[in-house]
Amino acid sequence: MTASTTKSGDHQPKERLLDAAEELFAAKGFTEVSVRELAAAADVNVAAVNYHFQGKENLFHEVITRRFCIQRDRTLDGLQALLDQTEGKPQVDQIIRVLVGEYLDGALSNSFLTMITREMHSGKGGTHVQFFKQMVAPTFAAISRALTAARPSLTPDDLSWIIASIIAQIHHFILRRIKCESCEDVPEAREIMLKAFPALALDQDEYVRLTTDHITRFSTAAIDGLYPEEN
Amino acid sequence: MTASTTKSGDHQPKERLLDAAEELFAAKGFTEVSVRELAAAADVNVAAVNYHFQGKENLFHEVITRRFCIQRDRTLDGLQALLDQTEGKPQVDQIIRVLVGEYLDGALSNSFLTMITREMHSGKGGTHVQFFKQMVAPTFAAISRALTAARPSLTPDDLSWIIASIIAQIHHFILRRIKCESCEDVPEAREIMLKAFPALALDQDEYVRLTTDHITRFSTAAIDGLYPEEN
DNA sequence: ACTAATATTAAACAAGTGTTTGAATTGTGT
DNA sequence: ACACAATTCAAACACTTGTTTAATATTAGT
Repeated sequence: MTASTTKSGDHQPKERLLDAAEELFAAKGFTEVSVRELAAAADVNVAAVNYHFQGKENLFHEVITRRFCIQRDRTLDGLQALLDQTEGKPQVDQIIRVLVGEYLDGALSNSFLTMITREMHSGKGGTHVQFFKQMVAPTFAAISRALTAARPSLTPDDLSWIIASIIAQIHHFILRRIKCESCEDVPEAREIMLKAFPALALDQDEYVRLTTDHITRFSTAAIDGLYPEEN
Repeated sequence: MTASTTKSGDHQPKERLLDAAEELFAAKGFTEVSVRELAAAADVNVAAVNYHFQGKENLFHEVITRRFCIQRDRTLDGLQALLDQTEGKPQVDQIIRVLVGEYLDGALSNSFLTMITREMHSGKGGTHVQFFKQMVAPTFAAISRALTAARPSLTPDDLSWIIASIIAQIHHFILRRIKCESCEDVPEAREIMLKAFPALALDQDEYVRLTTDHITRFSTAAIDGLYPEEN
């Protein structure tokens, strides 16, 4: 979506604002970022925010929507690719691995999950609806389809609980990582975190690898234990 | 008139402020609540916040610390009671059940978890350190001890991953519930949530019961599958 | 009952907020 | 070259923020 009217290597003010906004909103949250701060980071005038977008709120809205779609497509594409490779008969652990891998990697590179979780618990309902319609609904449906293909005996109710537990872990391990990074300059807190969870000391690639392995093995074992294969 | 100057039965201004602050901070977050709003809710003068506490920040600090300790003690006491009942040999599923039950019930009654997760991802490091020292460290140690008593073969590394997955689910199912409640007036979003997770339609007691059951069975099955008992 | 410490109040403070304005600048089509 | 629209800009706007002030009211000690 960035190729509308770009002419040279550098971005135009509108896109510079979008990029700066994404970074700042993710780092500090909506209310903690002032319009003047945004303008300074993007090297534009304060009035640019209200000229190109129609207010701070709308800018945030566009930022978050953009990330929503990118992340959703990663997950959907990954699941579709798995279904193609396995000719419609994927294994449970393969599904979970795709899910966890795509999400972990995408969410840790740009900290959009921080933005979502933060803004999720703030009064506005407008963002909620869009988030659920564009993100939750299609992703949940795709995961359900894939898991049903792997374990036809799973009821819709079973699926809702299983998927919730998997998503829970993905989110938690992402937020742990981000939290730990934000505590780099608070050694006292960081020390306690590392003691309770040593994997946080690893670099990001290694962390993604180990975490993907763990969630996959943990969740697959749970599903195998609770809903054993029938053959 | 009658309730404004009562000192015996009703609370004094300082405590009224603490109570109002806890509710408002949990509902809207630190920056979203103004000092005037706090004062109005507690029916005191604006200056009371700076007189009794030394600024808005300190008030928040006292509010959050109070809840931290209450919740931590619930978990520690519950685990200790289980160890006493089982003469130091608890079952894995018993441990998880205590953990999940105490946390779910406590966190859903007063939405302190919303407060924590929200403020966790905001710049300040001061709250972090206290949170980790008073909450994370002792709770993690207690869970580790209990699980080690149940499965002596678990390594510290195993424990860190297992506990993380359990805590992840607890937090997630709490936040789902709170998120859903906050969407009561946005039927479009609520409908999608219920479709992906029908249990959210239940009343709180039932939700706590079913969720406790699920997390316990899911996690116990995972542990049994990954780290089978040796006897 | 008088005093001194404590508590509460309305009003003002300085600083920051998002947004708007109207002039100046740039770009574009003819 | 000119004209016309789109964009950028410094300045100001109206408003809210957390905090402080100085005066008033309340309480407790002797």
